[in-house]
Amino acid sequence: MSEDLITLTFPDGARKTFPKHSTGLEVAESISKGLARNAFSITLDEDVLDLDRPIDRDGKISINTWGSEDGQYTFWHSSAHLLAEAVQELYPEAKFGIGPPIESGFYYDIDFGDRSFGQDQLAAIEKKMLELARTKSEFKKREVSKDEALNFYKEKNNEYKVDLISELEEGTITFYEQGNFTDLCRGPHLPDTSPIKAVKLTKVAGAYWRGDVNSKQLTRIYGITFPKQKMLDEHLEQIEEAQKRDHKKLGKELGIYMMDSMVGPGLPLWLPNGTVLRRTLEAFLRDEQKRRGYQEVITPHIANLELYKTSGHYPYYKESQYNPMEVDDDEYMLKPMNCPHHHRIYANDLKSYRDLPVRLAEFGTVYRYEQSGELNGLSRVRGFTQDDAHIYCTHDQLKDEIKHVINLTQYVFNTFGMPVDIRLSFRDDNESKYGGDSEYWERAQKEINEVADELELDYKIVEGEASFYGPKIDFIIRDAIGRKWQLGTVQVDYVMPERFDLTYVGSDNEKHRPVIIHRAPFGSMERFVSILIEHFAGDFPLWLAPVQFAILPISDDFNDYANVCAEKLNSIGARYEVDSRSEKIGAKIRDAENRKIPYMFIVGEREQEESTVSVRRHKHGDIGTFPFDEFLGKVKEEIDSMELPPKPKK
RNA sequence: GCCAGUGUAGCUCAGGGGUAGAGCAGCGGUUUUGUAAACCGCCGGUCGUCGGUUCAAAUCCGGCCACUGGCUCCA
Repeated sequence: MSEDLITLTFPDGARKTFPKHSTGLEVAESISKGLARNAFSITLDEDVLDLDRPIDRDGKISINTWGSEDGQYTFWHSSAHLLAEAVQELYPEAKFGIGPPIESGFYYDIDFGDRSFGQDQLAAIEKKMLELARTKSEFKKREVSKDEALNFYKEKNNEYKVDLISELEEGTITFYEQGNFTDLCRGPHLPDTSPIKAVKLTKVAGAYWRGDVNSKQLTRIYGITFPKQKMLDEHLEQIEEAQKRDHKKLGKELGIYMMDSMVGPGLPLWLPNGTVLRRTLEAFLRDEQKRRGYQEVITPHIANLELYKTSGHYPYYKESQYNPMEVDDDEYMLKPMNCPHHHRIYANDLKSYRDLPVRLAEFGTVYRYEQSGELNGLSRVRGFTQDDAHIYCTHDQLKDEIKHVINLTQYVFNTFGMPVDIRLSFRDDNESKYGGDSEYWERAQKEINEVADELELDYKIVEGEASFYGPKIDFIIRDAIGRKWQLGTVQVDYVMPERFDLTYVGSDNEKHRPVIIHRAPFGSMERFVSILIEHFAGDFPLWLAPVQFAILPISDDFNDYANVCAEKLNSIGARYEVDSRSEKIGAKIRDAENRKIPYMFIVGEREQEESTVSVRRHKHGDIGTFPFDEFLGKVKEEIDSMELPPKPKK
């Protein structure tokens, strides 16, 4: 093969040769004009490159358009520069920090000096961005020396860029220029600004320079852009849809929980409907755990400070705990975690290897002093209940126990129809971040990996995400509208057995250290309920719905028959309400629909005579008339099988 | 904790220096109803809170509190 040719492999596996130094644009053009027109950048192996960059090596290539993640990143990265250019035009004194693309859009961190910057100013910037985009300014790349780069920003008094450049190596520094704006940037970028057709700046936030609380706080402007106005409209609609599902809104409407300033921030009060929901979830997990050999325990809400000193959590997490209180001559603290209590229960008597594994479970309520700005509805609170359990086992049992736990966790999420991504969180090279014997770590990570393979899990390994005391398996679920939430974790712990001097007597008659697995499929009941509300948009499966049935008599004359039906529902342990108000049936239906009650039974003369009910399913309308006893059997089955709600019809 | 924003009736929201408004909900009546809102009447507010400016503050200014969106943190 000639040295002047390169071979590129396309995503579909096709290989083609091109003259060396062909650009991405030329490669795209060779496929189709349309592709070339829509191309933003290319990805060559792992590198995302400008379209006009000459390609001088063989590799796997993909042409990035709006349809690919790399393409969107290129688009939003360029949009961040456009935002900066607009800001520079309107606020010449502004100094720029960093402006990367993110999962959904981009942001730029900007120092506006002493000037206060708020939402109101965004509209003008949006307008300016569109105006600048229409000028079709090219993104021009330029290599600069370190000195030149430093001088450029020193002259502008921009300490942030100087800070960034000082960490870069000579020969790798590039500037991108569009219009009157020049930015330190690795690229790549769009050929020019013209594809940016729709702009929305979404929010303003304070953000510390380099994420360091001790550094200056810059103003972060978030935004998102699209190549078509229609896409922006759709995006805004999606946001609206998400807001309709917001658990804070639905939690109030459906009577799930309340917050009260007299009780205190971050301390939710569970209302009757929410309590049904939570207790039902707890019963579900409790039954499952009983079946799987867990023993339930109960521990108090406060404990002597010594306990947390022994565990090492105090003073390490002092900042995020409620202050200790003095009791007699000792100090006591609201419990920030359940583990130490369970460890003491384990240590209560001498354990033989025959006793292991010991699986102690508790719906344990804990209190943590979260920073005020962090509190958020039910998903971030200061008092919450973990579905906690600690499994004490031998090293030989570890693999099986991890399997058990993964199995349980998957079963749980499957029940709610939530797809799960699995992440193995291992340690990195930074020894000082982790406790325990590295030999054990290696072994545990290997075993976790083996278990994941044996269970044929689809997982990814992330180094550096392990906890202080051991590697973790994190379960990341996706809800009904595709948002990701990190829920249950499984953590292997080698540190606490040492700290609490936990032992068991082996078959060799010697004392050994057990290994501990911490796990909580839901994480916390509060957070899980918040996610469930949003996942189901308040339309809970029948088995979970706080009120499952509404009986709606057509008029007062049929209240008696309604009560007969109610009595039957009662006998199967169902949750129901009879709406005997003097309202028209339409109004009763509307109320029941708004309250998202899964089934409505409408009873009038016909139904009374024939011992039937006319059934409406929430969101689906009239589904027909059934003999009541027969239908009762059906719904009982739906409850027992924990069926998911039917998909809403279009 | 920091940045930005919000706070008016139980709920959703209007008003923006000169006597506090609507719809829904609630209560009292009338109506007895067939698949997403019957009608009439009534009740309901120290306009988050404390202070300042003013003849006069829900409205302007400041402190505090709570909430929202981010940042930081998350055993």
